[in-house]
Amino acid sequence: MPSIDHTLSALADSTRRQIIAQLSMGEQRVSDIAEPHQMSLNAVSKHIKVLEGAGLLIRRKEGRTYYLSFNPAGLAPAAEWIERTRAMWTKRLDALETALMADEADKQEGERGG
Amino acid sequence: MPSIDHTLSALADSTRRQIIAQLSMGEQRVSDIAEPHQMSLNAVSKHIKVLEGAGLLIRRKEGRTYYLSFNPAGLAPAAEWIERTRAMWTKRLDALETALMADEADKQEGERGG
DNA sequence: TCTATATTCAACCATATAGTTGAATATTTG
DNA sequence: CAAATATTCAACTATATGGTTGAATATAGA
Repeated sequence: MPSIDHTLSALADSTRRQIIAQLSMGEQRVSDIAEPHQMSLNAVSKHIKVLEGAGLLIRRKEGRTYYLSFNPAGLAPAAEWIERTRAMWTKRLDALETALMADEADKQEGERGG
Repeated sequence: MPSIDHTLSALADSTRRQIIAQLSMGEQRVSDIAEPHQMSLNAVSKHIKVLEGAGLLIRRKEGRTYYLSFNPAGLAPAAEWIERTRAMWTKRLDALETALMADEADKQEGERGG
């Protein structure tokens, strides 16, 4: 199971994000994926391996050609971390707001009280 | 404005994600952040700069001490990319399902037609 | 079987990253 | 003003990363 470190560092490269975008239209061969990129086939092959290692791509072999497809489940670790972090923060902000409102109420109470 | 490359590579490090978690309780000084980590203050200071450069942390100076706080808005680029990619995929799967249902309908039609 | 195709593997190079230590800067305190 | 504190800056090292080229492997086709 790939770690969140793997997932996020795999995504932290624009070539690799482009590759994922390319695969939105369906599976492609290594050389099809490489074609629009301004780098060697080998370089793209390495990027593919990184994505695969992160669980973001699935590889299928047919004869001498490899077909790659995107594995949306691979995004889960990253998506979950981000959502968890956002949620944590939302909670904090809510608590802060509650506290502020309580302060405000106290203040009003105080003002009313003299 | 920090790029998605910055955001994702900043998050792709467990020390930095821990720092963000530490800040969920509120702002902290550089040395407070560094304390639980098994590395030099300088190393942590560098990680903080990376997070700051990615727009994930906000720095406030008070006298000789710097207070860091988490900036949840900094997660947006990463969160958006992931959501966009997931959405794209969902759309593709929906289209596929629709196509399969159409095929199924055609087949039934064919069978009925003899 | 010989040749072409699709791809990986291996070695290498340049640059980036994560860590170190030591010195410099800014501010507070005695 | 001198000393302590909080932090950054600078220089260095080791390792990781992204790229290259050339050779190896596996399969398809003449």
